[in-house]
Amino acid sequence: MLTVLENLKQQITKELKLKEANFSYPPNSALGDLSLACFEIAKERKINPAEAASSLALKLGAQRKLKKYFFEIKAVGPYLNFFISSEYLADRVISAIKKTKNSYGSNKSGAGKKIMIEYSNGNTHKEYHVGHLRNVAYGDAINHLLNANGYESIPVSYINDFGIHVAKTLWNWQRNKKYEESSEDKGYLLGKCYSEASQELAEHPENKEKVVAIMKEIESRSGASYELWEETRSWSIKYFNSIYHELGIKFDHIFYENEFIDSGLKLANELIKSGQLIKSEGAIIANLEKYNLGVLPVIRTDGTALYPVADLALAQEKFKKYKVEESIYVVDIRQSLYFQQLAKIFELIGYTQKLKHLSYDFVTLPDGMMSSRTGNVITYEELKNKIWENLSLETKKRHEDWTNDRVRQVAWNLTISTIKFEMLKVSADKIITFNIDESLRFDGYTACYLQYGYARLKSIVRKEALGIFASPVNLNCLREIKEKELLMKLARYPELIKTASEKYNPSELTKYLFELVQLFNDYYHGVNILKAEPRIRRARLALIKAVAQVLNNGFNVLGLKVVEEM
RNA sequence: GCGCCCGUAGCUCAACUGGAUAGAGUACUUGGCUUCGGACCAAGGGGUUGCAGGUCCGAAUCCUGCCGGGCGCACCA
Repeated sequence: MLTVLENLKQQITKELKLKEANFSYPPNSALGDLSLACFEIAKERKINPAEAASSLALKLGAQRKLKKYFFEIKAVGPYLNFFISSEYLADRVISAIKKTKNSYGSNKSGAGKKIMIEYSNGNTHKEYHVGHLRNVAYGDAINHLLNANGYESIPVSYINDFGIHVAKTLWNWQRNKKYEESSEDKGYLLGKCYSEASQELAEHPENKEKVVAIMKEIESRSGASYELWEETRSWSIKYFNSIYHELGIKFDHIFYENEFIDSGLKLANELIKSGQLIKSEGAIIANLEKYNLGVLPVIRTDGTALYPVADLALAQEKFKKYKVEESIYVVDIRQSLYFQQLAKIFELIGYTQKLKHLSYDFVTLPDGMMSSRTGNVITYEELKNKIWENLSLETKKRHEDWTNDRVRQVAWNLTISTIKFEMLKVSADKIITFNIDESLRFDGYTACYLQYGYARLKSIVRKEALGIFASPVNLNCLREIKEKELLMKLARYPELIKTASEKYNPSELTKYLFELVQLFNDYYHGVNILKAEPRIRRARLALIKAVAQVLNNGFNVLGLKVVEEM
């Protein structure tokens, strides 16, 4: 089914007998609601754009068919501007939202297509920090966006549980009793242990031999170190799962690197036989120089696997077992060359499915790059607690009558939405310089601002005890300019879901929702809803319920949960 | 050396992918609760879009060259 605006655009295109029409929205509503720039048309007809616009305005103004939709059509310079009838708009938008509820804004453009999206690729035995948070928040929002556009999106995570970092951690864990004795979460402690191990090894490189010995033992899959690996690995995994639970993120499947080493080596050997991989300087590499992609080392001189080994096997499994058409990797931009190489290898092997690297820039701190080695990181734990403390205090201050439990619950929801929102509101190609004090703010362009608007809106709705949608509503009563602006905004939500997905850009949605709440707040201050006369009150309540529905839907796509009161 | 990304108001970011007067938040100044929730709203100042050329009816956006900042380029992931 067409959305209101799609329908209007189609009507105009048909009336003007255009093959293609590029519509836009005027910068302010006084100019019109919908606009058609006439530069192309003028070029074809060899007249100037303003002339084209005014002759088209004259032609369309006479069409009786369009009177139902537009109360005015006029040329403004080179633009042909349409003023949509409020009555028509209100009726179509509000009834569409009322009818489709949680699926308002969704479409079927990706129907029948299966996509796997991989994100939150953490390392066991390491810290989970704000960098990972940007990755999960972004990956999860894209996952929801794909679903909202009809794709069958399969969210997965790939955990590296088998690298040298594991051996470093185990080495330090064994020699240092303080970790064993600590009462803190063991999964969390491993991260600290790794960080301290790196610093220790940097100062005393002579210990590296011991670490290598531990690594060999793990790889042999027997012995004391292997057993300790199994045990500690499960702590990390449990810890990651608790984080995902807190963040409200669910993966369909989690892959582990150690499960793909053997099949990866097998695949690599086949590729050596077929000549896709070659020996060079003692190592096994993929030579991609003729594609301008340099060289990718795959197997070390000593015969042990490098990271592409497991990646190759995993990618193959995604295509063969899960039968996906596309495999998306949400990984930071530093690995873009690597993913180009990986995609090229798959193309050369003969796979036609797409392997897409969805990159984003990293999170740094005001005093430089985050680094586990120097200890310059903000961990998830640290960030969460700081924001949560702050928001608990603010909530308590405003609701002295609430139980501690209730305060905790609301503050917790606000904390998670703040963390995710801060990560999502900046476009993916910008470095986020993460300032922890900035993230504690709750006014302006923040999750709390949106949540507050929603809570206030719902508070009004609650005061009207009876279901408004049930009683007859005359939407003709919506005659305020601000009501028209709200309706236009709501009407545009479906196309926003589409473009945000096409561009893999959740920040468009955060911005849209912010603007929607801004409009509502403005409306709220200028117009009285509950104290209006009954006919008008019913119409206004129907409008703000529609706003609440769209906010709720947008929040869901971003992976956030609305709060009813705060 | 080669390649990729970024540079917009004091600060943090937008700008519908080449279109209308470059907009928000924050900070600063001022105003608004006998009013549906003030975690709110309104008003004000603040810009040579890093610099210089070019293409175009039209450039923050495209092309070229510089200048800044960041990141990758063979056994780390």
